[in-house]
Amino acid sequence: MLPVRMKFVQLLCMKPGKLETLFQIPFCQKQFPFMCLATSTCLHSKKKKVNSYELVDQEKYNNLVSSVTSYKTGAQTPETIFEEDNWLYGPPKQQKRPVKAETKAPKHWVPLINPNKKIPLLNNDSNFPMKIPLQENKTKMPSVTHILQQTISPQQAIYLERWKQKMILELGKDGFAEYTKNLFLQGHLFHAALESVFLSEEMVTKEQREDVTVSGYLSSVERVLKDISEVRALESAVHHEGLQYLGLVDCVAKYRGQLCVIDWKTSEKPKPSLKNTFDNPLQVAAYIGAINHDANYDFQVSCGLIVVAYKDGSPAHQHFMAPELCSEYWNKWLLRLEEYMDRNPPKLSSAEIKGVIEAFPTEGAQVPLHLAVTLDVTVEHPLQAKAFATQLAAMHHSIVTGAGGELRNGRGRALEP
DNA sequence: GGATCCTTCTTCTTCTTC
Repeated sequence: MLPVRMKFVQLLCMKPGKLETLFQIPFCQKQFPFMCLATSTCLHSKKKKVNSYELVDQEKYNNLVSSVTSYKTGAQTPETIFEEDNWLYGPPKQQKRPVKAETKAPKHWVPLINPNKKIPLLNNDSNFPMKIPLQENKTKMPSVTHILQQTISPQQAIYLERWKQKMILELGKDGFAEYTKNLFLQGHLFHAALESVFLSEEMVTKEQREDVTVSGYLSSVERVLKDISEVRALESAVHHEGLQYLGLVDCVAKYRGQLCVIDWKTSEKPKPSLKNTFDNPLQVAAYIGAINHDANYDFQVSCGLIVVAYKDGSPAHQHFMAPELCSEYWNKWLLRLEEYMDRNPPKLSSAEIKGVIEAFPTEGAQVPLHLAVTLDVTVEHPLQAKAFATQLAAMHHSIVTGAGGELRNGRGRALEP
């Protein structure tokens, strides 16, 4: 109670103009002992309507202060305090919610679904899933997992490091290395077993069946497998032609009738919600975008599925990602990719310089390359494209992730999709 | 034959009061 009164007095000091109003309203009559009123009548002289702070009788004012602060009767109730506060500070303002960190938008947005991809009317009905080896992508492009690892949030990095140090304390350095090696091995074996399941009618090889761990994971996904059909790709390399990244997709198949990029995961801990899978949804979205922009695949995918399998055979958690959710994660992926590209701008090879020269032959020419964009390089005339390219190469500047660019008025810029 | 690549996993939140 006392602090409220103190504040009240403070306010009186700060806003002398309020004194007038204070003693006119009925509430204070209820609240303050007679002595206060007496004092107030002195202060509140109609002749001196100016009522500036200097005019306050300091001695009497001190009395007011002491009378107020020593006011100890139990007359205050929560209601009167509320009333008082309300008068002093005005009606309570709605507590402003902390503004959510603005959802960042990627600088150069590229759609997840490729509007230019022609899907053959007659679907290639070979029942054999595609498996494109990695080596076909000769150019040096960063991979999805590498980009995600390099752009992990500081918070996540701290948790991971803390966990790692704890494990090393428990197991020792060698023990920890053995532990991670084992985890990776389990993942590999599980993937291999799944591939056998999808490729051959007969379930799995003898060794795989006999492997206790793998059989646990397999029985964990047994029910999911019943919902999988029309496997279109297995452990197949994908690369995004515009955005210049690559990856190895686990599986593309229909899950309950919808074509999905499927990521099979093994986990020690249960992961009942999609949020428990950390960056996995971004990985899936990145693969979907890559498939849709990879000429090797004559189909497009708009859904994703993350299956988390458990060693003890308990039912796997399946997280289906509908198209809207995939788009959401696609945007998050684009941001991570941009962050990575900003930190590791690709250097131009001589072949790429040649590509730039060829791509900028005339004014307004389209540049169907990943090498477009915020080029702070100016050329006087299109014929100077060569000089421009050389300068560009020298700077190996802001190569963008956009779908393309153009040269207009001697300046390269990104094309809005 | 060796080297390299991609991937395989690992993390997770607070506070008060009744």
